[in-house]
This record gives sequence, structure tokens and C-alpha cells, in this order.
Amino acid sequence: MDTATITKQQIEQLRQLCAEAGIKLTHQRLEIFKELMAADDHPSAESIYTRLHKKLPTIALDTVYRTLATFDELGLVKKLHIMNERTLFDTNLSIHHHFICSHCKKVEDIYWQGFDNCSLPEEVESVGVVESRHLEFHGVCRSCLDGAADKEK
Amino acid sequence: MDTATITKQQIEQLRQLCAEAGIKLTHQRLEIFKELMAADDHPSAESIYTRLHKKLPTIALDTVYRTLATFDELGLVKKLHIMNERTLFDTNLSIHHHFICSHCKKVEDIYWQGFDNCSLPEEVESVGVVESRHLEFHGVCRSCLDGAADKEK
DNA sequence: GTTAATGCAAACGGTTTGCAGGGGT
DNA sequence: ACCCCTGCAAACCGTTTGCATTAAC
Repeated sequence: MDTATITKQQIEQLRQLCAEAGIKLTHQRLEIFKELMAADDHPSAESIYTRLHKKLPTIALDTVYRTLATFDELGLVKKLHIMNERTLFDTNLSIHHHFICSHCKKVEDIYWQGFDNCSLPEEVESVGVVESRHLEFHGVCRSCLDGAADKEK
Repeated sequence: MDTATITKQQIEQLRQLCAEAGIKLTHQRLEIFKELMAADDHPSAESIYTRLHKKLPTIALDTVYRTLATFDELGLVKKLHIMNERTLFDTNLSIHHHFICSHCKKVEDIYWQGFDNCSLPEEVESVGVVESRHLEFHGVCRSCLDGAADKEK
């Protein structure tokens, strides 16, 4: 995914979103936003903090936490509670699912529109109103199967 | 679910499992096991501790944590990372999925064999070997829709 | 100029760990 | 009798919060 470059359009959208929400577009928020848009994985607050530290050495970890919470409320990221150690953030806003490698712990996005569009059986509907469905696959990813992950570390 | 009563058979199975694993069947482990079998919800370590405290006032919270970890390794419970605050434990060992009410946070078990048996599209298989699939529905449950949950607290 | 956001440091809450005493095999 | 398991307390670690300073509007 070549989302490495952030368009001026995206920044303009953020500016407008902040304006609508009545919050300030600070330097830190902009930089965290850029870092999120550039991420092709599912970063934690700490990993965003670490990546950002080179460019913004004065940024504080709790600012990253607060900003990610703000972005979550704005709908710019989604929290992922996959493992318990730390919360991961999903920057991919399109409907998708996740494959979690039990070996290297990497989380990969999975698309399955056939499933997204299928209707649910009565038994599911009977428990309440379903607003979203999310699928979690567990297994071993291709690179771990090929033994690539054994070499690292 | 009338799993409130524990059969002698279940206890015998636990005794055997412990013997096979080479660990002791202590009083605490037995009582925690009973509490888990009696639970019809998805308890946290702390809620098991609280429930047990009436019968076993001397038990320590960390013993509950250690025992639940042991039971997880034995395959008697499964950890659920649904919200980030605390780990929940699933005592239902048959294949099922979860409905999480965004209002009252209750987790309900969902059965959908049609989905469990369906084959996955190529796109999914291509990321690696899928060992299990778990579905998470988010929405509002029946009792919250009926306004029942609004009255509490 | 006002008000909200940041950085710092300390608190917080769930979970883990080291250790000495106690209970199961 | 041996060794594992428990209870206690303290550590741990990700995350949150209170407060004074700083920067966006």
C-alpha cells in the first residue's frame, strides 16, 4: 500500500474536521495524523510515539494517547483490542477484517465483500440490532510458514 | 443455560486433566473450576474472585489469575480481548461467536454453524493457514433496546 | 485575548512476580 | 518428605489525569 505520501487534500480534510468539531489543529495533531496515514500496519500509541520522536523530539507520549482518542472520536482511527498488552489502532477505514498470525503477531487486513453483504441468520438478529460485524482469523501467516520470521531477532 | 450444577463427571475430568499435566488439584483450583462451570456469562478474573470470596474468604486475587492462566493452557477456558480494561474468560468450549452490546457491554454467545462450515475465499487463504475464525458482532442487545438497561445505575 | 492543548510528573488499574510458608501427592 | 502452589506485598506496564505553561483561534 503506497499510502506513504500524504496529500494536501487529506490535510485539508483534517483541517475541516477539526473546524467542525471545534477543536484546534495543532502541530502535534497534524504530525500524528501524517504518521497514521503513512502507516501501513496497525500501530500502537507507543509505536507512533517512537516513530514521531525523530521529527518531533519534544512530543509527549500522553499527547499521542490523547490525540489518538480524539481521532477515534472523529472516526479517523479505530481501536483494536486484539491482544491484551496494548491497544492497536486501525487506520484503514474501509470495511475489512483481520488475520492475526499466532507466530509473529502481525495483523493483516482481509477483504471479503461476499461476507460483508450476506444477510445474517435469525438466531443472530434475535439477540439485538447488529450494527457491525468483524471477523478475526487466527493462524500462521505466509512469511512465518516460509520460515522467514524465525530468522529475525 | 442451566450449567449451574457441576457434575461429578466434570470434576473427574478435571482431576484427570491435572494428573496428565502433572499439576496438583488443589482446593482453590477445584473451586475456581466449579465457579467457571457455573458461570453463564464471560467473567473476568476479578469477578471470579469476588464470587468466590463468599465461599473461600482467604483466596487471593493472584491465585485466580494464575489458575485462569493454567486453565487457559489446559484448554479449559479461552481468553477474550474484547474491551481493553480487563480480560474476560470464555467457559464455553464449543464453536461460537460473540455479540457485544455497545450499551450495556454484555457479551452474548452466538451460534452460526452455516458460517463455521463455509469455505473461505482465496483471498483469505492466501495470507496463510487459517486455524480458527471468530466473529464479533457489535450492536445493541434486546434488553437495552427495550430500555431495561436505562433504569439501572 | 481566550480557551483549549501540550508537556511533565504523578497516579491509576489490571496483571505479574519474588518469596516464604503451607498443602497435595 | 518433596516440591508445587498459595497468599502476601511489592513491582510492573500501559494508560490516564491534574496542573501550569504554551500555542491556536
